[in-house]
Amino acid sequence: MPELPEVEIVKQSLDKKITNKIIKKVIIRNRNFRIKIPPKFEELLTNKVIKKVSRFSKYVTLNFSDGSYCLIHLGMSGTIHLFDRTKKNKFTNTSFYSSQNLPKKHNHIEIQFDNIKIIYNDPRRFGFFQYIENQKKLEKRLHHLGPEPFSKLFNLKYIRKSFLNKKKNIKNFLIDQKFVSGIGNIYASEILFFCKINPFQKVINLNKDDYKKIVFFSREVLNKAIKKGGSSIRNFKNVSGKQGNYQKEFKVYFRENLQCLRNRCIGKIKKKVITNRSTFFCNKCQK
DNA sequence: AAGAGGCCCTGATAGC
DNA sequence: TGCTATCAGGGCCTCT
Repeated sequence: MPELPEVEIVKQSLDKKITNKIIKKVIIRNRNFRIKIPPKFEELLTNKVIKKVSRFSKYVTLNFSDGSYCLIHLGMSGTIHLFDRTKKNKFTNTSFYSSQNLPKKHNHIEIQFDNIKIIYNDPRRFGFFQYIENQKKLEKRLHHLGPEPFSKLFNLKYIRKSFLNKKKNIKNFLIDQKFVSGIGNIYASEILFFCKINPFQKVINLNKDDYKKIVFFSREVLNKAIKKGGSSIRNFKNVSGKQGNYQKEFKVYFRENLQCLRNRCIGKIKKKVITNRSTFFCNKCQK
């Protein structure tokens, strides 16, 4: 579900609410995630103080004051709900495609503070919570990830080197977290639209001008999405709480058979599957 | 050894 | 108030 912008919104709202708070109690109702939650997890987290909440790529970390971490990934369907007793028992929704109310099922993880608790809901359980002892281990854990689009490491030289002698198409490159981290299936299509690059284009055929556009629009699209509060798709109905607005800006995603939105372009948006993932693009202006 | 494909899991929706 | 198939914003593992 969530790509970098959505995870950033979750991180921001969490950081605002739980920084400096002490974990009083942890409740695990289901331990079977992508990574199994070990029995000692609750004990390890209890009494920890949140120094701050951070994010790298699509991962959130609760940074504890003793130098340890809780690494969080939302997978495809994970949402975090924040319950604040000081605010007249109202839920503050830090998630993206659920209603303001807590879902009835799949509330697997609950972390309680004084007056505040967070509940992790994840129907498909592709996400995970993982305790990490120290910074060194965290770095090792995330070592396989490439730079974020915002990083100065994500530059023309890096792209040229990465594309050298590669036979993959550009769409698969953009969603490959080893190459650049944080871009998922939706934003990959959106970014390539702005670049006017066909998602099937083999990277070997791209030139320096294309590299520049890839860097520029990767940053631009993700930044805009963050500014708009991320994208909320699915469960459009009965969403009354906070939800993102970037889905209204989509140029190609979910727009199969509709008119291309580029000025004076007469193309239609096509949907094609690339390695099992839907990909959207204009058949005229993306070459 | 890069790259394609299967798989983890549940829920929503489309089509019959 | 049916079934059944397909698809979903991710990432890891296996096979070739």
